[in-house]
Amino acid sequence: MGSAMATPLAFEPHNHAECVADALITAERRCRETGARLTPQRRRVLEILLESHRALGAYELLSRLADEGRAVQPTIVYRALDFLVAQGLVHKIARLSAFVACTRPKSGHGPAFLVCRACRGVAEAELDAVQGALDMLAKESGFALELMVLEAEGLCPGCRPAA
Amino acid sequence: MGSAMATPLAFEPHNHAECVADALITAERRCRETGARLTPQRRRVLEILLESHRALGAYELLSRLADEGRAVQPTIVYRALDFLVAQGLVHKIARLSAFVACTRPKSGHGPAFLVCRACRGVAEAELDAVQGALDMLAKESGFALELMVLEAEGLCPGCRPAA
DNA sequence: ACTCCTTGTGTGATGTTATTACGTTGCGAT
DNA sequence: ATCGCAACGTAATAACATCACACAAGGAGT
Repeated sequence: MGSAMATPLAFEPHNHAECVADALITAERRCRETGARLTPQRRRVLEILLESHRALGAYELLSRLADEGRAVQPTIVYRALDFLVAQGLVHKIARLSAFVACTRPKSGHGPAFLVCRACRGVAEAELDAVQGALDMLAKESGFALELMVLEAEGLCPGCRPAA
Repeated sequence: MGSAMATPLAFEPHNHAECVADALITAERRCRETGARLTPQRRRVLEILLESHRALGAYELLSRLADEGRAVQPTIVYRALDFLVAQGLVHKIARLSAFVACTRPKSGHGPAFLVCRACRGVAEAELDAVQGALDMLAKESGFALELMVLEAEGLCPGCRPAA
């Protein structure tokens, strides 16, 4: 018992173009279903996050958009990110003040992130064990649990040699 | 199995003066043991955090110090906080960009925080189940785990009625 | 077609959190 | 005594985030 799991993926090499395309299609479908509007700007922000496959700061996104000749105000990026986070398509990694595209935009569980402190790569997993234990803890203490995130820091397989 | 535990405490009423005093004594002892220097400034920052028993921003600490006629530069507060965090006497709650005194400055486990979004009160617990599951996950994916934090958000028993 | 309403955008200013750079002080060890 | 190191003091600035307000696009009801 007590266990992690569900394909850790993420740090492993994979067909990235395909993984990005899949994620976009899924995102579009999800938005269509819920009536949310995945506008070009929002879509582009999501795309950039998917392509880079690591946590990006809002101003990093900003400058990429600027490179493409798009608008240049922080507000715009933050609004797109707010939307994407609300849809569950993007997560904020608070430790880094940065954002990462969700790699499993389905489940409602609290996600767990393995964040590489060197390259800012992020692997997303779910720890089912956590949710249960936390629910119990919250219940015992009378806390109304609304949201949980686990953030772990360390070195990913790629950055390990360097260190 | 699989479980939370270890006295959730924290949101419960308690003898606060005593709990602060105890924590300070423990902190002093720990520093003496490890050779770390708990200077007056560092000690004062820790005290303020202990007294308030909730997460405080660096600039909040700053202004309290200023009220007491102490120095007023961010750097100073951040340096004290860095030290305290390094000693494990204080934790940073990344979601809030704020800091809270550790209520169980012993164990090496990754802590779990229940953060009230209304009052910023923080209850600290340990989820042994989490550590194990995460270790396993990290091992499977080749990630060198250095640090983990679980942050949950919701309403504490005190703030629940208001909502 | 027109108005109304809601949602998304554009833009500037501002607020909040955190770090850098550089100099000084205090104190123990040689 | 002087060297070296950790802590402290100070100013400037960087990085992250929000606010306030105006405008545009598109759908719903008349």
